[in-house]
Amino acid sequence: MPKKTELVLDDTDHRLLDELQDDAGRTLRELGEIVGLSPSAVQRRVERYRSSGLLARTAAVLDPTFSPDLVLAVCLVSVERESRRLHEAFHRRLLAAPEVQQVYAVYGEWDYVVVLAASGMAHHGEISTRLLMDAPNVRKYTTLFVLDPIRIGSTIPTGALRT
Amino acid sequence: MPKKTELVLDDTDHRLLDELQDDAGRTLRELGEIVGLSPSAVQRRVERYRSSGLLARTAAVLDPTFSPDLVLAVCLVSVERESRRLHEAFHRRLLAAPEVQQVYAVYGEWDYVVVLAASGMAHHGEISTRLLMDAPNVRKYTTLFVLDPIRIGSTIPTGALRT
DNA sequence: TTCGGCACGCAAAAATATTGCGCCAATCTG
DNA sequence: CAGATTGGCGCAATATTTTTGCGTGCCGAA
Repeated sequence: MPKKTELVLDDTDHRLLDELQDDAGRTLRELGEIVGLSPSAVQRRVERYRSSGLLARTAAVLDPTFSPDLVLAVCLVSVERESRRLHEAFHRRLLAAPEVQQVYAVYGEWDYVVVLAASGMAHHGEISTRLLMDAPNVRKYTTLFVLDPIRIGSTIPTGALRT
Repeated sequence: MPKKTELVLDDTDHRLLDELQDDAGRTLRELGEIVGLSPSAVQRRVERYRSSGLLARTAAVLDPTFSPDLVLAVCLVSVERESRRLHEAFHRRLLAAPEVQQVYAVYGEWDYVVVLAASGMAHHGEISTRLLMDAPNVRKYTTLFVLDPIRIGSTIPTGALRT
């Protein structure tokens, strides 16, 4: 469902996407100087990423050290594998919560990896109860509390992109 | 080290930061309509976040489904707990690799959660061997391959921010 | 070789971001 | 308690950036 036009990415696109993932707050002129294009050419490329769905959105990244009460946790979740309907309901439930940073469906003993960000332990307890413990099809889960968020971010290696 | 001015955040700031984390690609006018401020007032607030360091940067978020060869994996790592020196060497080793998306030090049975992004299975094998198997103080690790990256991102709940 | 399509740069136009200014409310200060 | 000060606001002018129209040149296919 994302692919619209079969977009082809050249080397310049890769560099541009790398730069945008690193800092999307620059002007078209600055980006153009980096990759060797005019502002309008950069604009048209970026517009193509956007309309194709490759570029999903641009987001502000806050410094986590500004929230001393922040509680990060990695939850491993195992669910009843029966109903597709319940699966989707579980997805929606997770995605609706702003505290849910990441959700990965994984192979193996566990079914989901969920990263939660809460403000304070009480908050964490509340949302993990609501999202996981009270979920109808969650069989079991375990919580790994984060001691130190050594690195956060979600930069996709552009080499992996469809050329 | 982050605090420059002791910045105070009111309710409007929280809403604004939420919106910026969700989509920073909107105009000051649109943001102003959402939070009930004029464009210039919004601009001044955002500038305050920036100069204080709270707002670290704004980044483009790509849709991972556009890279068919992308192999995401969540690795749970247990290390020998002895030397601090080895710990730091392990950190450095991980942070130096661009394929390492996230690293969390966690409490409990496991010591680290590492999210890897590779282009292709061969690539994945290569980096997990280099980063984990060959590391001197890694005792054991297990790999959870990602079937579906349902949500990625790193949004901090604004309630956790220092007021 | 010629014809299209495509991406480019340039320049004009539209929109947005930035800044100066006066105003008001809340808070100090004497 | 009154006057002064500070901080944030909206408005409007200005500066900058984004967007779009247009002509050009470079391939690839006929």
